[in-house]
Amino acid sequence: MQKQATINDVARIAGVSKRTVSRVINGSLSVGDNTRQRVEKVISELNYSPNTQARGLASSRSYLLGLIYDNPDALYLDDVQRGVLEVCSNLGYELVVHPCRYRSETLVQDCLRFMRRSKLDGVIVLPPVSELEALAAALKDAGRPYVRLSSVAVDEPKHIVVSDDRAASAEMARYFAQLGHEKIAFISGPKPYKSATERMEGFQHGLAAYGIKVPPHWIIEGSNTYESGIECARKLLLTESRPTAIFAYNDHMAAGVLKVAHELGIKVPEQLSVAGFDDNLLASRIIPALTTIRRPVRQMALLATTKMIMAIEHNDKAAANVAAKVAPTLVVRESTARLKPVN
Amino acid sequence: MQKQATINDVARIAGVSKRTVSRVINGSLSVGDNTRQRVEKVISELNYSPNTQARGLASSRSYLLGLIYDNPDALYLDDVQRGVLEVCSNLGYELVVHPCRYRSETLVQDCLRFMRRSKLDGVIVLPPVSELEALAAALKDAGRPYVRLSSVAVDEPKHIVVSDDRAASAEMARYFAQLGHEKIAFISGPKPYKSATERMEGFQHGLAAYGIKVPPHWIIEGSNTYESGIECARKLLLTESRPTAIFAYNDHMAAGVLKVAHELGIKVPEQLSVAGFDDNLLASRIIPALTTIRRPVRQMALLATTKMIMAIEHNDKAAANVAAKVAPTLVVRESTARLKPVN
DNA sequence: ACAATATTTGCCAGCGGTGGCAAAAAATTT
DNA sequence: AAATTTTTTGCCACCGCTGGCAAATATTGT
Repeated sequence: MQKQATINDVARIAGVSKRTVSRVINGSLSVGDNTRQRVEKVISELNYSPNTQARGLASSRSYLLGLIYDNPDALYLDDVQRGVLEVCSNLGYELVVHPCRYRSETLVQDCLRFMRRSKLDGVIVLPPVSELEALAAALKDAGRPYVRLSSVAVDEPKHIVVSDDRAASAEMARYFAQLGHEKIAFISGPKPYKSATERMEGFQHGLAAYGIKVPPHWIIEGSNTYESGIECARKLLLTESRPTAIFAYNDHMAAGVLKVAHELGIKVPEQLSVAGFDDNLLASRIIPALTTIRRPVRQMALLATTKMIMAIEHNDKAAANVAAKVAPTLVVRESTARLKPVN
Repeated sequence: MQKQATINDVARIAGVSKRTVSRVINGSLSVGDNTRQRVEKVISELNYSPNTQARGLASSRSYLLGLIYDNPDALYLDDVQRGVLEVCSNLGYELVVHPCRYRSETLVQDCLRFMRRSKLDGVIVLPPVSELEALAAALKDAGRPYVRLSSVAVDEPKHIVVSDDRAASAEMARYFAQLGHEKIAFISGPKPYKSATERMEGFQHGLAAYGIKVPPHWIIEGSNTYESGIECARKLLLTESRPTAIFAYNDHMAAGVLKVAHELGIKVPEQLSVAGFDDNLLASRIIPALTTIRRPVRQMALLATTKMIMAIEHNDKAAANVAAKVAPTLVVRESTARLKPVN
């Protein structure tokens, strides 16, 4: 276990002051070319890397980003995380993951405390936590860089990456209508989630263009889980007259619908079309493969992280210039089909 | 944006020296009861929390744990992460996630560098990276606490949490045999993974007890993905005489088998039994639900993290006393069945 | 009551960097 | 060649906390 080289070692060996070494490390321009090279040589010879804690203490930078979320589904989180980490590792940041409780009284304090304690340079906040205005306000107030992911543009472009769930849902509506469906149901996510509203309204609006209306008793609110999907599907499918098509809030819930249909011997897509939202791993692997909306989660994460780092390093409008909106797209697979004439 | 309170503020207001405040924070015993209470009161009034960077700089502790892995599947990683975070948040640690390249020449250096730079108190390493002895050696050599997750006991109990994949696979073998299967195939994971060997050998060994042997051409090596599962399944199922039961390296690959069977019109479980390994989310949701081995991933993560923190805080054998082995268990669902007489 | 011992507290020097400012060196002007 | 400006470099204080040691205080024994 050899002792780690410090800036003093580098300075001594290179025959300069540590202030100069510091300049080299931080890419200051006012360092003579040969001095710089000499120092760099020593740095690499010693395999020196600066102590981030000391650096942070002196300059209030930690090169740490935080990811704040509450109980997201595994597939979504993984996608996000990969996206964030891709940027992080390229730009020399590390990522600290931090779950929290959306409904907790102390959520805002907890998050601020987390940022302070870990001295994060910035945080990325995932839905549904990202939809809490109180948190955003506190973050802004505390002067901490943050970026949120959301389904609605609730913040300045500098601080948000939005996916247009509304438009995508309308597209799904159009697709359903064009397949000839008229008896259509919608399984919604938790009411407080903005995405739930967006998707529902977008869908309804899209159907309205074809003169189709989803009757109130066919709009079922669930949570966002598979189990909830099963429950909601039962309500819809265990009746005399059932819908011919169901659009679910997400893929997990759609999988639940598939499960129930299978149990009841309802053939998908022959007798029932089912679609989800997200296009997560499950969607393409389940049988029948799920028609769904692909949400470019990874890309959102990339954009968010880029924004974040722009804001940190250039502390100006650069962040606002990174794209703030992505468009989810329809992916047609096997779980939806044209309505057969009943003959 | 109010200025953050420092230890000096607390000291001044409480009318003690900052050394005493420091003692209170770190739970030193030699602090008078009333002094302690006074200080604690001020701390909570000011909502003070110590600067981790400064703390780390002075005491070489960061309260940061690292999680090192290479491209694990989303469901596995999520399980692990939840387990680790549960312990972390209870004990006041934060988690830094750090992907790396298993095959990279510089993996060991990269990991050490990561630990040094982020001043991690310790790291948890996931398979397959955890199986690289060179890394473990380097970590040990550098005097850094670490714990690995693995399928084989390759290290002292202080540094590892093992799942007995071998025994579990043998149990699956027994189960298959008892269902009356004799024509049995095994789809393996990547050869270099210890878990691949363990599962295969355990399975073969289990079958041997019933006088059943898996013929070499029915042992197919794939990677660990769904796509690979599909590919391997094709090799097995597109022949005259096909197996009546297939045990796949993991659930993703088993899902691939299900997919191919479905395409070929082979009924599962009537004509073909399929089993996986892991019991991830997918396993219970796919249709038919997958018979599999439940690997207590979350629990492994809990144990590993507990070990880790024991090692950090007590720097002694305490870590070795945390359980080091878990037993995966058979979960029977719908994808396996007794072999019907052919009549 | 006084000495001896145990407990509690404070002072000061770092930990390894960065920032401000001034000194030294180099480049430019007159 | 001297004066002025610009570039490069070094010194020192400080970021917020902990560790060692000594001082102050409380406790115990005789």
